[in-house]
Amino acid sequence: MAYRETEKMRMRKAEARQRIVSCAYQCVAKSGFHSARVTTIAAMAGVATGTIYRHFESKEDLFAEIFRLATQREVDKVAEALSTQGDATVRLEAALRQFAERALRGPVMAWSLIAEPVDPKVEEERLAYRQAYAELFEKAISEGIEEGCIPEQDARQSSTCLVGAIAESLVGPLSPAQAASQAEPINDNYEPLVNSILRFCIQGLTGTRR
Amino acid sequence: MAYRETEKMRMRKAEARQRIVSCAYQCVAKSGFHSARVTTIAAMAGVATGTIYRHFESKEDLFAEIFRLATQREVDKVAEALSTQGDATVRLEAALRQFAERALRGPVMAWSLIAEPVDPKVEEERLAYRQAYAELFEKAISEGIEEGCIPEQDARQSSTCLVGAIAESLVGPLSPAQAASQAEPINDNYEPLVNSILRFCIQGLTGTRR
DNA sequence: ACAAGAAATGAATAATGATTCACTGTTTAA
DNA sequence: TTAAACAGTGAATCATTATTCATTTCTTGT
Repeated sequence: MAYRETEKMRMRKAEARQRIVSCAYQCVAKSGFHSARVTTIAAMAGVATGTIYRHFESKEDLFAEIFRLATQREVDKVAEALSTQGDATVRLEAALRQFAERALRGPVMAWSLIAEPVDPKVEEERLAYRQAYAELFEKAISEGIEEGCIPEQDARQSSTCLVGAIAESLVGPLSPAQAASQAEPINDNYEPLVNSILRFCIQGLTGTRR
Repeated sequence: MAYRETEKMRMRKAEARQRIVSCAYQCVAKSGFHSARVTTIAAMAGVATGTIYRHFESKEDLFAEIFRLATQREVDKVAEALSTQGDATVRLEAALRQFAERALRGPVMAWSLIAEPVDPKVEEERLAYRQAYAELFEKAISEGIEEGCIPEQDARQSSTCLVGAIAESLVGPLSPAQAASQAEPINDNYEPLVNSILRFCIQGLTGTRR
């Protein structure tokens, strides 16, 4: 035997893989899973099309990894916001703000994660993603119920409403504007919009006027 | 000239067109725009593939018409519910119930109308659809604000949250279950689910515990 | 420098599905 | 009954992309 995989090679391969992942991520963030082409990703990453298939079984597998990555970031941020000081309502508000602001800053990716139709393997990841959120919010809502700052309710169902209200608030604006406003970050000042959404969400949860 | 379109022919053509529309509608209702095949629709309608193109410029045009049709039904129902007796909150609740129940009864079509990615011409119809809802709910919310039963707020934004909360509550359950629960009507008893969603929505609007 | 093994390449292939169009069948008015 | 005009047909075409694989290029240990 004359060839043995060496550290240097392992590194180089890892770098290529990383570059592929990063470019795929950018493509998805720019226009969603559906329009992300394997060929384009390869070109961006400076490798041949076939090389993608040395690192990933299939497009689906690559995308599943992208989904997982993107998801992890989002869920972590929300979990972080939920684990700060304050009563459940305050923590939930912080978490929802985090969720909404991040979604508004990257609406295409947010839409891809929440609602874009994707292949089965990616859909599986989405199930995990939904459950991660559902569990996080559910836990916080349940804590709020125990603390007494949130009235009795189906925590899982409320969590779904929260995600939906926020998602629709950004998917709606996204759809028609697409070509026109996609180039720019749409709007610098999300504050009023986010406040408006949050007021609705928190009222929906607590039934207390804000 | 030896041939002139006669009433009989006009009728026959209209029937064929109607059959195409109806079959296309069924296909979309069963699995969304994306998986509705021109060939399948033609077969269902008992005509050749090419015949579809004698009645519609393109698949996109056919689908735009389907979207418009489906949309009209939904918007009409909501408008009807909004024009009954009672104060704004009561009317809104009736309308939201109508919206939610219909969506739950036909979740695939609901998802197609609300969030499925579609071609530009269909997307245009969606814009009109969104605006129709936005205007209906907005008007009712504004009336509620004048009546004093709903506090001051951005009516358009709230309307978006309403639609989102309901949509997500049915899209979520839809996604993973797909194959498994699509055969049956999922569940006969929507009452508790709908009540739960509505509580959240009305609280979100009014900030008053239900 | 060499040969064995691996990695990279990208043009060719395969699969899918909308759309076309040359042809066949029908309807109409004279 | 005939021919002009139209309607219907569906196999063939075109377009789009993921995926493959024979070939080339690079790495490594001797």
